[in-house]
Amino acid sequence: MNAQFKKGVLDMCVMALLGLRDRYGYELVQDISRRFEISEGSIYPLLRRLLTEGYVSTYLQESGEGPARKYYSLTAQGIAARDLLIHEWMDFSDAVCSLIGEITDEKG
Amino acid sequence: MNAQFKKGVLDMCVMALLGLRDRYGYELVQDISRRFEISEGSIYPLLRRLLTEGYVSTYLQESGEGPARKYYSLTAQGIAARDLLIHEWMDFSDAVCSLIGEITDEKG
DNA sequence: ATCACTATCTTGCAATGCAAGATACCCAAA
DNA sequence: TTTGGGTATCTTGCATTGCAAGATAGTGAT
Repeated sequence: MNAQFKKGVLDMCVMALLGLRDRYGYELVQDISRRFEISEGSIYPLLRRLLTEGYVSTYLQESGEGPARKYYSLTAQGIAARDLLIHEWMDFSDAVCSLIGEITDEKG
Repeated sequence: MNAQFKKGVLDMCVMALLGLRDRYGYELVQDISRRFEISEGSIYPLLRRLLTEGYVSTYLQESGEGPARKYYSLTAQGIAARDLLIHEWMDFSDAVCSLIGEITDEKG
């Protein structure tokens, strides 16, 4: 899997998942890993960025089976950023897919 | 337009376009600009990388209306790299779109 | 001469995924 | 007791790559 593809998209995926319900970092890694490869070293710094930018807020919660979990919750700003990112992604993805499509059409 | 989205995808787009016919740098900028924003400062270093990696070969050709054009041609290695990239992109893109799709389903 | 269009190239910055490693809690098995 | 595995968080530093900015240069029209 080309790591470069994920640039910028991970933010969007995390914010999309947080839009459904609050999640903690380790949980996000597992949720996204079901779709494509991802590592913890990507998620934790990313969550810190989202926090700094005011897109998420956090709270701690005991778990009973390990250390406390730090849950992340989308803020209003985060929702706006998420929606913008999703819109941009769809436009971009469509443009790329149509380019690729034309090429493979002409190939045969 | 989120510049991060383009990481890795530009390589693929350039190689896809070169798969149809040889093109020169400036031409590639214009071809891709029809789909999404792109700058010359991205394309020329990218083409140099593709050359270093053996994915393209080049030749000069007079144009009559400006300086000589440096045409780029996909090598066999380049074709293989292109096909792999396209395959990976489609898998990744599908995964991301399905994740986004589920979110927007539950939202609306 | 001056401007616009065409065309190429380089430098250096910014963003970000990730490998690697550290820390720490809980539980079960040896 | 201690060893190991699963859960959970965090940091450092590297590699990749898009792009702004600027340099260079040919052609043709004003």
